[in-house]
Amino acid sequence: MDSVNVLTKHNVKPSIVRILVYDFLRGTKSHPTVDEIYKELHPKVPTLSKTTVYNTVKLFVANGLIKALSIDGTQIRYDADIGYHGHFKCTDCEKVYDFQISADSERGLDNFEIETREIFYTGKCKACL
Amino acid sequence: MDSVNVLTKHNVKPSIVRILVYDFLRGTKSHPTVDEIYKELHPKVPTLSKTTVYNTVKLFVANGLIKALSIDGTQIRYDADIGYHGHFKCTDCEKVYDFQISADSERGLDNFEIETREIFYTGKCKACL
DNA sequence: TATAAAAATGTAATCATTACAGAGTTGAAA
DNA sequence: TTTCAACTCTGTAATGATTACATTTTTATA
Repeated sequence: MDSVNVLTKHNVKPSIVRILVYDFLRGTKSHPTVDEIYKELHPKVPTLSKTTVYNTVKLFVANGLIKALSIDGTQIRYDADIGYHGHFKCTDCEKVYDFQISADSERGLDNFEIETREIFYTGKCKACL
Repeated sequence: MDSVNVLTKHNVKPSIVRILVYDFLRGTKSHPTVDEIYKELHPKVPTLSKTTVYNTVKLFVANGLIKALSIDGTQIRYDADIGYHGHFKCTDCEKVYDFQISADSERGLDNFEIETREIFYTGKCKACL
């Protein structure tokens, strides 16, 4: 399904900037920050403002198009893959890997309503070992 | 075991500030930020500097005394409970709950060396529902 | 075309964190 | 006990991500 349809289905009016941001997020596995999104798109859209990128990703998250990840503390990253999966960050090469994890049983959350789940590991990746 | 011993065992010289910071972290389940630790201890230690709190928690993390949590993005919280457990943050009351979770199988991390695991959920807690 | 709503922009402010240089403290050797 | 180096602590200033907000531009439609 093309991005215009995805945006529309999620009640987001498909402006050109929004399409480009969503296309970029969809096409990368790098979980970019706002700054990285801005740096990528700015050459193509010279009038782009970083504030617009902030507004856009916030709107996307609110409408369930993407997920916000607090992968390592002070920076927020964005991921167009909204399925249940974990993130592993190598402490050597800093690369972030996706991985699959089976839905575990939680104890202590009876009658809680879970909305989002984030799984974040750190360590050394195969390439760095 | 008292805090002096814990610090010593982890190769951290037990200065009075370090003891107080570790005592506080141990005695709370609120996963405080640096600012909250500072606000708590400043009345007792009027010369305390926030930089010292930053240095202290960084040292504790490096030496495995506590864990750093990136619970919701732009702030780092600290937890003296270094056992494997998850955190749930209620989007209504903002309270953070600990919960137990069984470490199930991960696919895609073969031959990776996992050092830290963070599990973070959001949603509505029982009290707010 | 006229007009209102929505989208995008840019500057300034905020706030957590870090850098850094200097001051204070400690402990052990002389 | 004095000296000295290492360690600890402090405070200011810088950095960098994020937000607030007012303004401008674009879009859709009457």
